[in-house]
Amino acid sequence: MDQKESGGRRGRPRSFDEQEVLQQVQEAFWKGGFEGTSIEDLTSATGLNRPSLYGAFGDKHALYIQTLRQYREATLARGRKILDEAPTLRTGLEDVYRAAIRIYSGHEEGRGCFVSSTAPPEALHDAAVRRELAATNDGLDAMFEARIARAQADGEACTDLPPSEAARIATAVLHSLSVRARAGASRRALHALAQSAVNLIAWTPGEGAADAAEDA
Amino acid sequence: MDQKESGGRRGRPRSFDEQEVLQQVQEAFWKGGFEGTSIEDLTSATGLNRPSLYGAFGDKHALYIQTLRQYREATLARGRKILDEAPTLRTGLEDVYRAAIRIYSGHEEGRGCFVSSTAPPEALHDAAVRRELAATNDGLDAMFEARIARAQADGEACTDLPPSEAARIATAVLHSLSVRARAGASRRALHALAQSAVNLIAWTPGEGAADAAEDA
DNA sequence: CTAATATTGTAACGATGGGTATGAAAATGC
DNA sequence: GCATTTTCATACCCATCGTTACAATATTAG
Repeated sequence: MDQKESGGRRGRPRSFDEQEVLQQVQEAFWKGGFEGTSIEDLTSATGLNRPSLYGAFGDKHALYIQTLRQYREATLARGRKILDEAPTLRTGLEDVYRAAIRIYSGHEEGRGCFVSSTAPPEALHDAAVRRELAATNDGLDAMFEARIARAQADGEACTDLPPSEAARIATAVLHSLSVRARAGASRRALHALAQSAVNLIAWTPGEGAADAAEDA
Repeated sequence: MDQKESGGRRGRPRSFDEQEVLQQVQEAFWKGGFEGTSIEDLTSATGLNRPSLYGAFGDKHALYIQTLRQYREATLARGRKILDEAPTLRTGLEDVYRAAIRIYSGHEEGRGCFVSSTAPPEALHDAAVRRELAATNDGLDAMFEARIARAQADGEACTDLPPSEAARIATAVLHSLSVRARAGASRRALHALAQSAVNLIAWTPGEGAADAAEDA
């Protein structure tokens, strides 16, 4: 947290915390998208002026890429932690989806996922954004796959789809929760979708899936 | 197709077909998103000049809303037709996903779904766009639900989730195919996701889902 | 304290954004 | 043919866009 490292950098020090500013920038892009957010939006969101933003992070595009990366790393870390600490695949999925819905439905109207709500329009003509979007999807797939593989190895209740395939379904549900949240869907509707997905993936062979849905 | 109706409208007739122009406008928005597409992009995509566009369709926002509506109606009509004509739920889902992937992966890089790739960034601060996005999601849910309900009534192979819930999963897979296509995923990867989803939803109780996946 | 270095605030740059005024052109009604 | 009505083409309007000079300020090295 302290910028006085060995030697110390010469010249006037920055008057802001870069991580915090990046978070505020992400918030602004989250609301307006990349093209829909102007530099002035960013300056008023961060309290910084233009030269400070450019000096610390580069131009608007570089700034956006950095927020995409930061969001992915933070999101994957949180998701992995939730899944790892959950006693079963079922509760792990439930907890991940619950956390996602809380984020996607937060603030004014539904915000959805930062990456999948703002990156797609740019991804078609911007290879760097496309790579970030792909990396986020791949990361989510791998995150779910690891937990599903563990569940199958432990003999937990689980679909007999290969872990890689079931994981992609789990990610697909996140994609849909994001789009639906952005469309204004209620938290109740989002939770219902999530629970249906859990009942398909963390499926209990003996009992029917419909039974498992009742104790939600 | 002929504009000479009873009485005929006075004044100089339009030199373009409105449906065709709307299609070209949609193409432009599909590539660049709403904020990322300028009026000049639209004029060069349609061959019309600005006053003609404004006179026939209104401003940029109205134009975008109309393309969203047109896309939804065309997409739902095609999807319903495919599902209705399919002999089983399984083949119906496969055909719908195949058609979707062909559209989503078309042109240069993957374009994804027009609505879910371009509407989300605007939906947060634009109620009209949000309504269009929600209507598209609701339409897809209803489309799948009708076919799944019919399959269950006919005693077809099918998950025992309620049709409304299974339908939302089916729509979720479309959402994910769109995001992944936009991220540059291969057609092969998209087809694999679709097939996994079909194996979960149009599930054959006797055989395992893993078996059904092999003949893809 | 002095010199060197980095950040800050103000202001401006050229380019492009969405939207429109203004006539010329092309059709119909009498 | 003549008046009327609608569309088409050129050009323009002002606002905002992303980006950057420039000079003042604040800090460290010596």
